[in-house]
Amino acid sequence: MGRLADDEPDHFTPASLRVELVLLTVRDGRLAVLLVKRHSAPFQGCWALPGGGLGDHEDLDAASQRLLTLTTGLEHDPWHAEQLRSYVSAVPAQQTAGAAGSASERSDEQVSAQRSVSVAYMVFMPVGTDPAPGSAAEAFRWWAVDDLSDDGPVLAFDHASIIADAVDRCRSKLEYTTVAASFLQEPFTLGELRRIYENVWGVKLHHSNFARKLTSSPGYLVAEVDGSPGRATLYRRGSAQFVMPPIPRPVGE
Amino acid sequence: MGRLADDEPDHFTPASLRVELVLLTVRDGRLAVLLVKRHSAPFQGCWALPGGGLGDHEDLDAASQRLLTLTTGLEHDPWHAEQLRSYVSAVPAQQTAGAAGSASERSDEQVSAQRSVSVAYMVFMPVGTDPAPGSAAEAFRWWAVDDLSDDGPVLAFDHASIIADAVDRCRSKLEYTTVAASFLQEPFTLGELRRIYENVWGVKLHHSNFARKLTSSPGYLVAEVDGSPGRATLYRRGSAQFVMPPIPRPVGE
DNA sequence: ATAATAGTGTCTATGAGACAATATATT
DNA sequence: AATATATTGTCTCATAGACACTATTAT
Repeated sequence: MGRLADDEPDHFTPASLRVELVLLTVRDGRLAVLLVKRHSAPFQGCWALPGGGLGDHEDLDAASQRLLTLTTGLEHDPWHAEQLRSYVSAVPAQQTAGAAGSASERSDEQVSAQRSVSVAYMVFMPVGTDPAPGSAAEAFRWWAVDDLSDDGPVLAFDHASIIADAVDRCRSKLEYTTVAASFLQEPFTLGELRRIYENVWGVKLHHSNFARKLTSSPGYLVAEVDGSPGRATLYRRGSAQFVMPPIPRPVGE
Repeated sequence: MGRLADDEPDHFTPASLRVELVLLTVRDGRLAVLLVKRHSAPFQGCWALPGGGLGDHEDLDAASQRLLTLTTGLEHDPWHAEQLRSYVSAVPAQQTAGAAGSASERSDEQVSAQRSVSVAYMVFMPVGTDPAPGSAAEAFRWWAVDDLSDDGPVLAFDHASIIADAVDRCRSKLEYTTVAASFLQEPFTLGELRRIYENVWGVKLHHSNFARKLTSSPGYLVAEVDGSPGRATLYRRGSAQFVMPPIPRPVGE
């Protein structure tokens, strides 16, 4: 006990290391997350976040990008991806022991002692960009995040709390960063951008005040072709990463 | 390639799993972080964050609390602790191979193939709470975070970037949460709390406007004994976790 | 024609920032 | 007495929020 943590020889706790992707988009006017239906144990038939293990010489960011391409079939270029946080999920022993998964070289007791560390990444996908599953038989689906709370699909592992954390982070980030534009393909109009805020936050915003706020935020938007009253101006993203001062987020919801 | 990540049997990437603590406090009017001088390879003689491996049946939060007590010799009760993010640091092969550490049951090539996953936790310690090292020979020191950028100590692993992330997060959190009070022991005065903001942000705040803002923020502060003009009122923390609207942070620095 | 949307302008209420005045404790 | 600090009050300015008006496009 008197020994300090750092004095100890490096403690090689065995762990399986995975990256889980929380792909968010706006679909049918609602914030939505991409889920995959599992067809093997554990949690067979439940919905789960797409993810996978780390490659042998891969860091976390590289793995998240590889898995993103693997899942969506698309390059991630203009999208926003960031690490959310890590989760240690104890895989239920009976579930793991009964796994129908193939080539596991570990005995059951070793597997049950195994812990799983998932590093979650949050990725914003532009509206209308649908994933192209590599395996046609796979069941992909966008789920509105509001439908996950009650009477929704049964989620695997602790993915429900991962999604909740991602949604919280997403809604917060819209206030003080320019990531909302990551949900749109360029060029876009102020109305389209406003609907992103409205749908993600679940509020209604005044179009005139919104336009005044965003067009006066330095570096957020770059006008492409100028619009006279009645014609929507097209914008591309500017170089600013943050909005100062933040976009006020209505509290009443 | 056509296979989806989730189709794969669970990919047990071997990894050493550690928790690193970023203990922050305000000391001599500056934001400071607790570092430990390493006395064994790798990075012998460098300064590192206190940390340690996960116990066999421990989750991340439990490990961070255990290591906090182990490091500081104090219970963590009123303090603020939160997960920062995870880092995959490839331990340099030659450094690892030459490690003077004891009881490693792995061969050198196995060790060099080992990757290290560190989950960083950020903890706020009250002003004046000094850690009680368990081993007297150990070199603990508070370092002002501003002294780490240039001409500072040599930091082990990627701890410099972990600390930078924690400092950014800490400064941001002061804007929209009530965690600044975690740096103080109760009860405290508005002046003490203002100095926390000033020291962490490196700015000067107007005392009158600061008092008006914080005392009008619902649930942030609970007055203990009322003070007439000239006598400082003593406060304890209220139940509010967030400050709405956020405390404006001067930009000029 | 009607509705929906985009841009512009105006008014008001709120709150941040700056400053002054007073009261108390400390040296 | 002089200094530092805490509370209260006032003034100004920026801006969010609400609303009106006009122009254009879609149905």
